[in-house]
Amino acid sequence: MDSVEIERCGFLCVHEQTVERVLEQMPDDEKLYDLAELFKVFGDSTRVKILYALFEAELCVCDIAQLLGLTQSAVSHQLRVLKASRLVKPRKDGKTVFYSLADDHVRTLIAQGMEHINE
Amino acid sequence: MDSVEIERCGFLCVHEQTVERVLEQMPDDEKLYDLAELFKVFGDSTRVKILYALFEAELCVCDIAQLLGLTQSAVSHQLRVLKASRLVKPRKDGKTVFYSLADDHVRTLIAQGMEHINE
DNA sequence: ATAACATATGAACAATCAATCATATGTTTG
DNA sequence: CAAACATATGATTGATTGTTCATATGTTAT
Repeated sequence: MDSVEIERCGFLCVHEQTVERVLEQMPDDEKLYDLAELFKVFGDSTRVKILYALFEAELCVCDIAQLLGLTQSAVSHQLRVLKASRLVKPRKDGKTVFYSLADDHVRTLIAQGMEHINE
Repeated sequence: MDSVEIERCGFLCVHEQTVERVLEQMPDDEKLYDLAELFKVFGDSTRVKILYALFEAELCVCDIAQLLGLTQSAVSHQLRVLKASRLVKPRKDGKTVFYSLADDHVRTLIAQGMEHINE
């Protein structure tokens, strides 16, 4: 009796060895979750616009708000998200807070994304 | 009378010239929207996992489903999204459909993202 | 042709999230 | 100190979205 071989859908078509091999090389679930969370931050046009604006210059919240035609509150909320992901960093000067890109990964990532779009 | 100078919040703090300069160099709204849409696709852990799995090998829907412990339906829905963004491409072989990465931007983007995570 | 199978698709529901409004915090100036 | 101002935050709401379930499409083999 080889009823073991006869299994239900979801296992018949599976390429066992390949799946095995891939499984070994997959990063931890936590890492992959964090990675998705990072990309999620880029996945909003308001935040992308803010980041793109900061490509050119350090800007205060108020500047960004006018630049993009948004509420000060909306911008502040989004900057909070960007800051939490270490994509932008604040510099306080009196009342105003200037934001700039945290590092060059931001530029590289966005540039790479643009390349894909422009194909 | 120079009441023109005295304006409400949202304009007083604005650094005019900088804002001007940045505005000139900003890509079209449409481009920025598309860019955000692209990143949105990466912004889900299921899709990131699928992409990562395809780093190693071409896989059929069924393989991916078992690999990630997901429903065939869920995987199929997500592959549809990935295909629409030209991140994966299908190859049909009889009943089964094998998916693979569409190009190298995917690898580069994910690698870049991982770099940011691992700092 | 019919059964078994791999994938795709449509509708529905729960969860997530960005903008808004109101308000709080903290800084400068008179 | 009080008023003006720049930014931050909390609650709410409308919209978006990933999964599930049921079913449809299309392929292979008997």
